[in-house]
Amino acid sequence: MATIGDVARIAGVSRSTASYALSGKRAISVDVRQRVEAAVRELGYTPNAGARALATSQTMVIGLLAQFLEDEFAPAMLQYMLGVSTTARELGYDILLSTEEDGTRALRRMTDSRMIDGVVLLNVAEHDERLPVLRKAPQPGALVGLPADCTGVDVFDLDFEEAGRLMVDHLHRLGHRELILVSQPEHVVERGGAYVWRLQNAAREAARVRGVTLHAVFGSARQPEIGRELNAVLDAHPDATGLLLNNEAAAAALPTVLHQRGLAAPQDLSVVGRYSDEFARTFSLPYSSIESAPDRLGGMAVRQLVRRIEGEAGPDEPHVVRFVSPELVDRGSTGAPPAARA
Amino acid sequence: MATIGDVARIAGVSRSTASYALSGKRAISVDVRQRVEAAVRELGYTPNAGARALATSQTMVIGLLAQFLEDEFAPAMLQYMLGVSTTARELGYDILLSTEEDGTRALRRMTDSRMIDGVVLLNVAEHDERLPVLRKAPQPGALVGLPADCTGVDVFDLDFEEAGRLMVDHLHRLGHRELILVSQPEHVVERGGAYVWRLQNAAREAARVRGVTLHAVFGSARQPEIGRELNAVLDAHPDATGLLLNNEAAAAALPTVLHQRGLAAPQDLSVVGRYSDEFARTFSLPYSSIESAPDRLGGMAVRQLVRRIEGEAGPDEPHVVRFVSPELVDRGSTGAPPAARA
DNA sequence: CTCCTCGTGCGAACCGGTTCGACAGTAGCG
DNA sequence: CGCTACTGTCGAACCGGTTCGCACGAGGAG
Repeated sequence: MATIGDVARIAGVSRSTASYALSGKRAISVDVRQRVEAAVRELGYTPNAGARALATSQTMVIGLLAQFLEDEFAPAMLQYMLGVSTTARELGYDILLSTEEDGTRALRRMTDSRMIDGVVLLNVAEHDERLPVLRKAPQPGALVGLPADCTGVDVFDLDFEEAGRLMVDHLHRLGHRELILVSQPEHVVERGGAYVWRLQNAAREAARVRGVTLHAVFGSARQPEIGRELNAVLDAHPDATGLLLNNEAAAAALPTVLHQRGLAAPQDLSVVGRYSDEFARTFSLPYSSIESAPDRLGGMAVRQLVRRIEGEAGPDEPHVVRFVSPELVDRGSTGAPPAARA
Repeated sequence: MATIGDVARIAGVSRSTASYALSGKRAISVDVRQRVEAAVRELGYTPNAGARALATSQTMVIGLLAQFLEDEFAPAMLQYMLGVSTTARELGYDILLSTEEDGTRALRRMTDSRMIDGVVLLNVAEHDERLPVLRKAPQPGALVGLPADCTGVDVFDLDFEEAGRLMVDHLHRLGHRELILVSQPEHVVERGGAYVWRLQNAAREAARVRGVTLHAVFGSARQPEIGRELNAVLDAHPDATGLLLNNEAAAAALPTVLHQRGLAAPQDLSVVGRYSDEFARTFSLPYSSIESAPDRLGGMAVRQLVRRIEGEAGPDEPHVVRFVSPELVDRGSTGAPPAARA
């Protein structure tokens, strides 16, 4: 394999000159630059990443820590990964992926051995074990998901509180007075998935203020359990006219459930979910939803991370906690409650 | 950050001795080894990956080239990625992930710059553009998916021909004489997704031999198109008693379609899919299926790749082309055709 | 004509590991 | 007792880049 020494020899210059000719960090005569470039082409030279990393202490690699938990819906996580991956590439970075269960170990390995310039943590829990490790690391980190303590990291998340309010307000405005909210499994909450109760509490509060009855339940992340649970909760609250879903598996299961019950949205029941447009397309979900924007969030995290890595963010520029405003994508699954129609 | 020089100084030995004490590649006195180990603990020393890669020309990183194509079902790809990732980690390797559309560019970048010791290609097409690049690279490669030309690489794939035969034979044995096979989108075939017609041709041949009528159609990878298409093909062949699915999206859409038509499997229609058990659980698919074993295939590819990387495979041990035998997972969606029941 | 400056290129050091060859000291052996 | 063999350690070179400081020659200014 060709080294920069080979390039230099063929071009008839020293190694340092070849290096400068390629990096442009010092003035080089046109003649020499062209000879170096010709040599590069002739040899098919590509710099050795390890050597460059050693010399510059920059690897141009970003760590991506994803964890696929038993009780979460894997395809949803994929969206975030793709957002991170494509944005990273646009900015010239590669992705070192860890799907290890033990995220702290993976994080320590990547940071200590200097394989990466920075790291993106997905699916961050309220008291995430990985955060103390990340704070000790010399590399910057960006999170997707809101932890209790945001010091030392840049944080990006959907504004789940606003999302909860938006769902309730939207249906209230249409005339609904009794709603059901199906959240993620309780396990997710126990493990610190704060977004579940962030949305739920805000929805509850909005319902209280508007004088709307809200039945909030947890749902499984798997079928067929979630299908049964949806049936059960619909049985339990026959007067509810609106259904809010903060649970991808529930959204995916709902078409069948509604069909079984002979219900149509929005004629019999208004439905609002919380998932990405990509998700809706993949599963052909006909329900209006709060866009969860995983690709956008992943992209934002990477962009900010790269700013830190490359020092564009001033050394003591404060860390950001940025919430993406939820937007309701109207797919026509909400309308006036049945009573109002009659 | 601590270097091996710091470790050596604290332990009162030379750098080379410290290195040997840690690697165990030469005899070291107990006393010295313990002092070195103590120094490592004291400093929290971890070797610098770049430096080690430079010295040993081993990065302990495996490239993973996945491509998410518009007309393929993304969640299915995820399974392969996870299989590769977890097995790699078990063997001590990290994963450099590329989801770039231009796989050749990503591959060239990774191999030329020596970021990786080997590479796994997913979703390999019959005439995959990435293969010529891979063959020129100094690192070994393993494929998931069968190309026309397998020279120079290790190949792993499901035995789609056997899968096609198995599907047909299974239903023939139960008494079915008219079947429908829904494959992946024709785009996939045109792009070189040979597995589509490998299964289809084998199914056709098996049907011919058994005297079974087989209607083979292509289906979309998205809803709602695939739902409509399923309805259309069921309308077109009202006497068909068995449905074979080589299309994940079709499988995911089928419950709703059948429900709409008031059909039940296996009473009205016997159904056999081709997807992973994980996929079946995630979407609660009640259909018997040929297990596509993505995690297993990904794992096999990595294991063989690592054998090559570490030279356990003799330098001229021939490359393997290994087909995983399909197994039918019985979920009770097949039975005698309706006529036989009546 | 001399002195400075500027534009270019080179040599050497450095990043942080690994590994080869040499060597001192000790043990084993005849 | 002398020779060999072995054990344990060290120094130096090397992997392949980057970068700092310096030198050399030409051109411009005084």
